[in-house]
Amino acid sequence: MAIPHPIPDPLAQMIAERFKVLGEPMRIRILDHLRDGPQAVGVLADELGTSQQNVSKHLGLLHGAGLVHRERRGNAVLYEIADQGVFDMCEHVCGGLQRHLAELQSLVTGEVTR
Amino acid sequence: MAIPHPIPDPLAQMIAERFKVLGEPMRIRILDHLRDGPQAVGVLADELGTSQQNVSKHLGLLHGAGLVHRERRGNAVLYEIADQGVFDMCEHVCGGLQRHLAELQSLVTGEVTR
DNA sequence: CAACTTGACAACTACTTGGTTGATAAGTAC
DNA sequence: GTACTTATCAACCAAGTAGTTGTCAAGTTG
Repeated sequence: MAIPHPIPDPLAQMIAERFKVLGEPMRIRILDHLRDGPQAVGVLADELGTSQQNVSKHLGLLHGAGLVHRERRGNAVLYEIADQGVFDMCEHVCGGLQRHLAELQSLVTGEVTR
Repeated sequence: MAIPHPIPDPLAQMIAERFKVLGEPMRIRILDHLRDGPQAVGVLADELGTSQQNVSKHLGLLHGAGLVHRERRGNAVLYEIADQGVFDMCEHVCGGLQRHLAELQSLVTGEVTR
């Protein structure tokens, strides 16, 4: 999976689009809650402490990006993770965060890390 | 590298922050141009077809997130990738994009893929 | 010293978007 | 049928931000 270099403009656009979808705390939290399995909109809204409309809106975005699947179950609509790879991405980000924070810390403690 | 579940609110915030920094085409393109090695701000601006001020602003953000390093070299300032892991992330995103697009395509062609 | 180059910062505009509010559609229960 | 539940859609507002313009600081050259 090699990315062309220099990167074509439309590809940069698509990649950024994907990142942008994940660049919102509420959406990260929604995805995290879906780790336990499919959930209905209302349940998520309660658990996350926000409105049903808000969750629905975010889920619509996530669905548009192909990150979650939708399924009607009677009166409710169940959403579930469509691409488990999202969590790999989150872990990758956490790794980067740790490296960055360690670097900052070394500036304070006096170059202990690295 | 396991992410706690349920995810703490501040962590979701930090992860989203990271993704948000990458959620901008111009910044993706800047990072891509830095793959060839350290570059000066002005050179990047020329290559990317935007203003020096704009590139400087984006590089400031990337630097704040710890994604690039800054180094004064005479009169110029050289920026370079600080965390090669960014490109792994981009490839990961591309993989997700491919899966999503293949899924959409199967809807058109009539369930050939999957 | 002055003239020039290079990059960062501040202010501003225009656009995007997260969250709310209100209304509508789909489904169930009676 | 009506009443109730659940989710989506549309309109709106407020906050954030990408890009421009103008200015300033740091460094080099003559």
